[in-house]
Amino acid sequence: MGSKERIARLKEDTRSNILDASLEIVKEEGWQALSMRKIADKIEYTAPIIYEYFENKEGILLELTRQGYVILNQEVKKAMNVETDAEKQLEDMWIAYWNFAFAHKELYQLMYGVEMNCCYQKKAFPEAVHANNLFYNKIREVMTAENPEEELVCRKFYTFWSIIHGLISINLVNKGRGQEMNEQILHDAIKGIIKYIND
Amino acid sequence: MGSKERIARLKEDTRSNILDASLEIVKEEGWQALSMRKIADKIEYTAPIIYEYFENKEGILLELTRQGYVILNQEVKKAMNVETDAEKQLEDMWIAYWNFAFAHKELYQLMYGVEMNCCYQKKAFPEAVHANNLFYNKIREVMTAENPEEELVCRKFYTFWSIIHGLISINLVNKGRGQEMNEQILHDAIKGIIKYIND
DNA sequence: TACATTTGTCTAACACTGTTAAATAATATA
DNA sequence: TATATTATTTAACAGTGTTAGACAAATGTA
Repeated sequence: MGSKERIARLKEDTRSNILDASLEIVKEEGWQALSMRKIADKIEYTAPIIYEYFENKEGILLELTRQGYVILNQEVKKAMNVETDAEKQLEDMWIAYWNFAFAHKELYQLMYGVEMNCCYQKKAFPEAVHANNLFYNKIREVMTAENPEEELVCRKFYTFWSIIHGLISINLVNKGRGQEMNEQILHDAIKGIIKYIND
Repeated sequence: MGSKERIARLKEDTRSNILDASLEIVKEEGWQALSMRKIADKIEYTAPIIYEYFENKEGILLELTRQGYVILNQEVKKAMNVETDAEKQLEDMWIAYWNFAFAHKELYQLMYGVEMNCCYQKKAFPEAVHANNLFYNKIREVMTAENPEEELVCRKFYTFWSIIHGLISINLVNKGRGQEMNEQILHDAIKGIIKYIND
């Protein structure tokens, strides 16, 4: 009867091994390289037994996503309990969020649908550079300083781009909150940053 | 001799057909459903001839990405030439960027690595909701109003989340500009929004 | 017109993918 | 030891991207 528990523990072990192996493969070769047979190889089994532990490949990804949120929660909670001032707490929490994203790139990717594979040179596209330059130049024009430092223009550009791209991404992935609120946020953000641009 | 050009025109036609068919499939079934054989079916050929027009599947995606940037450039440029005031121009340009993203969701996805397939319920994860609530509550706490309208708290939360997620995404996908500038932007943005939170 | 050459297109195959059913090996139960 | 149960594997299916070789159609050449 005690062996029942031992076996259950072993089963739990290989389940955990599957998840670990998956993440290891992804860290080494990226998400697109993750295959059932590769996972099986790593845990020294054949592919079909994975289906004893997970419904399918998506099941593995879902569990990894869940684990990602668990870690994120821990980190954010931990960061929240350092300072006492609420504003400082909020700042620390977002920084914890940021740090989580880079400490667990693969999980963040999975959780929020951020691909990072297929962009060998997309940046080398003259067309892509051109699009950026349009904004870049206009921002420089808006800045009141005669010759604003290039680094400052760059920062402003990325601030703009980040918030707008972020808002778009969240909406495309999460289907977002209705269009009215989005446009409200969008306009607020743009106006806010433009105001903020010369301080 | 004239037939040479006619044939070249025909070849250019099927090349364009391949791109159109691809985009059509993606709009109907999503990026993960795009396959060479499906494209071939749509243009009434067999798969191997596609390789006469594109090096491989990635080549098709690259060309579609390029086309995306061309359209984006047009839209932004058009938006830039409506008003005369530089600040208003900048605002219009970002709104054009926003509109492009939703008018050409599939292209935007491809250009900036935004997955939108595998999120059936990720939002239903209690763990995911929990992470959001931590921020949600803290923002409410920071807001000076006794009982800030829920809709306002929500907007602030999405503004925060957008800029930070956007900054992260851009860095994960584009490898970004060095870490120093990122942290500069991050801190600026967070402090700026916190300041902006009670106006 | 007759042959040769290039061009266009397809068939068949390879190595891979996720997934399932059936056969086998290992274990526990009687 | 014989039986029943569980663990694991083999074999297969349908799909993927991609390539080589066969075949047909059009072209150029004599």
